[in-house]
Amino acid sequence: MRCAYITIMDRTTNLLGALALGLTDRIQASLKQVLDRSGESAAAIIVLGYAPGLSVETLRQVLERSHPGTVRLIDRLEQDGLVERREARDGRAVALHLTRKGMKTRDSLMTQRLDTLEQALQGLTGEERKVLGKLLAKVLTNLPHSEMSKHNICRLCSVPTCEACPIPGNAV
Amino acid sequence: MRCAYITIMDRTTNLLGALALGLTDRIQASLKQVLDRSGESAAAIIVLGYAPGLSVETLRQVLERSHPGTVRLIDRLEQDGLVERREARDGRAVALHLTRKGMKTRDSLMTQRLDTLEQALQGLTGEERKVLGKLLAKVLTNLPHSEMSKHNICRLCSVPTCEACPIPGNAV
DNA sequence: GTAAAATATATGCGCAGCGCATATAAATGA
DNA sequence: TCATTTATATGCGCTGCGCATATATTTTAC
Repeated sequence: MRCAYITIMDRTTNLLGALALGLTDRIQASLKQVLDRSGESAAAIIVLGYAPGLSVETLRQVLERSHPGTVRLIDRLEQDGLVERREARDGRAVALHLTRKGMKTRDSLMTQRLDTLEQALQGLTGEERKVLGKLLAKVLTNLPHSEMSKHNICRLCSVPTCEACPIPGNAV
Repeated sequence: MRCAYITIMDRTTNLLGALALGLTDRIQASLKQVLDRSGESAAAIIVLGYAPGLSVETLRQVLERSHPGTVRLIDRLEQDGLVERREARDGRAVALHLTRKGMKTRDSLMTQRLDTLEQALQGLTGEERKVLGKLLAKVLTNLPHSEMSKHNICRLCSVPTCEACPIPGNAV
């Protein structure tokens, strides 16, 4: 691929990057108010809410982290009383479940994230939001390449507010 | 602010968050290919390119980091031969400058970021990009609250591709 | 049916990076 | 001139990560 830095005259490209960065910063900060842990801790809790009984290995693939990193992440969440390790059918594996406290935390994380995003969209009219939504969906379609990376993108998503996920073949 | 998690029926909110996360991940990964350092190292280099002679303190404010964190960040970039500490008018302060190698690295970082963003926008027509650009600009306008947070949002920006920065009163 | 290979989890270790508290040097102001 | 403020740097401990490796269980090959 050629050097975009020179050839692109379109400022939409840069605006998209600036907005993505600004929003991610704001979301991370708001999630940290609920859960003072690494960024992926929140993602782990949200994913586990969608898929109770998940194994460490599968969670690792969704979060795109190393195995030790994922084990230690679960260690921390277990210490915080948010996640439990239970027996799985496969004797080698572990079934991860949110505790009641974990579920409450998850609700707060979801709310915080959506509040932050909602605040950013405050200035748009209903019609503008509709148009933006369609364009965002179209861009999102092209992002993921592997099956697991689809889940990775959606690791903080709120399914109730995004019923028709635009990412092809994604069920979360 | 009330709980958005329940009241929002609009999936645009969630889509925006998913896209922001996905893009930020991809940009971070592409920057890491150029500079195998913490995420803010790239930002420091890009900011220093726009403002040669910046002090550690001002850079700290732009990056929104602690003072020791910023000092150590500069230590690392200096060790890598990307940044130099020079004397400043104010005898207490330090004037930060990119080395020649630092400038080259900066070009690569810019290119990588824009290439990644460009790839995401691949599926859109020219007309769609125009519409998206206008909507993104409108959303961006509402994001920053302080003077410094304007610079923070633009810490990875490419000025050549974003001549009319939509963030009010921003000059970078 | 048993031994080898593959799979899932856990741990030892060292490193990157961060922030708090503190120290030092220079400029400012009373 | 001396106290206060400002800019930078450092000691220290913590979080969090990945590589290499160890252990337990399941699957596969013969």
